[in-house]
Amino acid sequence: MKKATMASDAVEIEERLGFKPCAPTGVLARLGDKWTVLVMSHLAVAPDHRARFSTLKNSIEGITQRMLTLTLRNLERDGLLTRHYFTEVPPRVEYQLTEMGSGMLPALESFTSWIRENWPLMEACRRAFDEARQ
Amino acid sequence: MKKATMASDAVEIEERLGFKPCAPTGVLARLGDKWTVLVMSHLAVAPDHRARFSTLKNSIEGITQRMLTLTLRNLERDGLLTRHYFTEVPPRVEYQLTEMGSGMLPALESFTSWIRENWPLMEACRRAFDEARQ
DNA sequence: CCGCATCCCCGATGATACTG
DNA sequence: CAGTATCATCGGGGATGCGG
Repeated sequence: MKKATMASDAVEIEERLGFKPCAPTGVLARLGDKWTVLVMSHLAVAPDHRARFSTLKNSIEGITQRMLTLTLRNLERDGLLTRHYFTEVPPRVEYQLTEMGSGMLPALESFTSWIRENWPLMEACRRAFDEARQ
Repeated sequence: MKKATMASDAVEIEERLGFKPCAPTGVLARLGDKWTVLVMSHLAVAPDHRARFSTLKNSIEGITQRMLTLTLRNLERDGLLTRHYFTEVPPRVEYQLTEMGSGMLPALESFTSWIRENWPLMEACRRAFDEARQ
């Protein structure tokens, strides 16, 4: 399996480095992908860390049904949330953060907090850099 | 410019959400890309947060010259590091974290720390999930 | 309502070869 | 040593339609 190979490669790299600020690249890449953080954020503020598919779909601007499904499936696979299927008509599906999922929120918050604080400066740096190259 | 449009879209989304765990998706995506965190990590532990191109190239397993150049250029553009060019023969180029770049390390550490702690559990969850689907 | 399957495009990344 | 240019590749992700 290609994916598993790449993941374990990343782990090896991390272990070889042996210092703190590093972490499995694959996880960071996954969590930093286009939609994951947004989904986690919406579940973070939802009552009981729980929301249904259509709610998430409508709350997250621009996400397609396909990408929401894929993102949720990945998070479920990682054990960060669980899927609750209700056999009703029409069907209802709810997603809820697991203990591990909730446990990630403080760390995520610390990182996103830094980003929020430094975002304006980064934007300014980018503009300056781009302008210097016309 | 397509990229700028997408970035500002992300900002709008963030502002509309108005809660804490969220941050500009673009930044997280950039920092979570294949090489950025590894480069930041290596600079984090380098003397004076400073290292030359070839050192980084040799330290980071698997990175190509091209991708290291691109990653460094992006980080420079974001204002997270500065480029020091020495006109010698052969030429020497050093990269050093800026104040903002160094300021990111604690937040990064908090996040990567969580990942390191929960990585084994996530791996187990993935295996269980994959096995359940054969 | 939920989500899977299919098609398709484009950007990200790698490989390689070439300059200052 | 550091960086650029070019070409090939691969996977993310959007659009759409079908199925349970």
